Amino acid sequence: MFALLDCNNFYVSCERAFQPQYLQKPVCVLSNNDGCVISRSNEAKALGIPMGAVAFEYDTMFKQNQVKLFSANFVLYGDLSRRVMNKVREYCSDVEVYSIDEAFMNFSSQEQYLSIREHCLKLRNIIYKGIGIPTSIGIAPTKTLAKVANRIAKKYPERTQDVYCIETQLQIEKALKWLPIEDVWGIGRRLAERFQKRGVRTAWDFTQLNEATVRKEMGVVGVRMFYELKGIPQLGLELPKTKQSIGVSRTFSQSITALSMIEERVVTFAMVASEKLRAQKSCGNLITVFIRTNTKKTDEKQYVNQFTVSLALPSSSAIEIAKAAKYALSKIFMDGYSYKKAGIIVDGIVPETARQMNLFIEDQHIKHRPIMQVIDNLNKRYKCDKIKLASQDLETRWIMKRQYLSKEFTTNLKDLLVVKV
DNA sequence: TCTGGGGTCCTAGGACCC
DNA sequence: TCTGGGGTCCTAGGACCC
Repeated sequence: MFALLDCNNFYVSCERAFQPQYLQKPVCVLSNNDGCVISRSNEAKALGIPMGAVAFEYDTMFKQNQVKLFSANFVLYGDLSRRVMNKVREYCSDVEVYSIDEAFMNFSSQEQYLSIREHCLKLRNIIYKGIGIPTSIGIAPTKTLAKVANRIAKKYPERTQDVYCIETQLQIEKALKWLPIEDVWGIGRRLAERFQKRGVRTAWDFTQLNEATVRKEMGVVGVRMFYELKGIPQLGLELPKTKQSIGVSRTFSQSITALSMIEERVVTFAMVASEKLRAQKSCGNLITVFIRTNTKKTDEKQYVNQFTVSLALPSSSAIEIAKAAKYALSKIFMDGYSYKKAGIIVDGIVPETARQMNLFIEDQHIKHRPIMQVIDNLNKRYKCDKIKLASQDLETRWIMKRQYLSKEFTTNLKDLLVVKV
């Protein structure tokens, strides 16, 4: 049996864990630049605030309903996620951390010895008591059905005590008939639309199609889903892998027109991307830079483009990657546009120890490695970007709009809460 | 004034190999 | 009239996830 643990309204729950006065109140967490809503409490959902709601459009609505807003505090969320996952590992030896707020567990080696549901109830309660994060757990014979069970637990918290188990064929059938096709894990907007047009309205309808039809519509991914929903496992737990692509991008709070300004941003993104590469001991050789105007402003001139530079040798040198990024940018930058977003993506990632060498090309990665080590050590020690490339902005004028930021309650000594007796 | 960020997998088609 | 057969690798784009 598989189980899926999912933290309820995770970012909101992280904020509430330290500011419990907002329990039972409408709360939203906003994206970078306080742009849009990325997490909502149940009370906020009940007010009709949709996921991705554009914050400024809801100004009055937030005020009228006393919705408490928070700016995204990913340092806090990352740390609480780590604590939750550690607790999960205490209760199951076979765990896949699927996202910041979700983990799959595989109980196949333990199931004859314990009641999985009882076990998961204990886990759920200890996480709530010890970390302050409410979670829901779904249990089923396949990962896809565990997702379904989890949804049922979330929808009916009282009846399920936040933990629901799908076991028998009858339970599978009931659950699938209950689940709209668009809520199946792996069915997005496009596929849902296509299936609905053909009268496939629930997950059950989908499982009643024949395999060939499913293969034609969705390829092998669909066939896997087909059997997973019928209770025949196609997916196992996945081992943590090093990333195969690393991206860093930002939307600017104000549009940029000058090449020099965008160049500074792109170099900074290159710096961050190279740090991530080095952190997982990888190198990459394909450096893509993209830029775009504000595609939401239909009355303005639009321009979207990207360019990829292929390095002779895979590298994690910030200097080399930044240089490639600057070149890529120069190939696509056009005067006369207002740019709203830019980013860099590094692909062609290989382990540092498995780089293909070349006899006749100077190896910048090796040449720069000692400098990169010093940079990484200093930035780690001082927990910020003390060392920058000269083409980066040395004045840190790029301050994100984070009007409602909470403290780093668990990762910064000066933010520790003081408990009065 | 104001609209997030970071990933994965699969497939089709082109370029190339013998 | 008619033009082989069997592969690999790479890339762009589409779909999805959180």
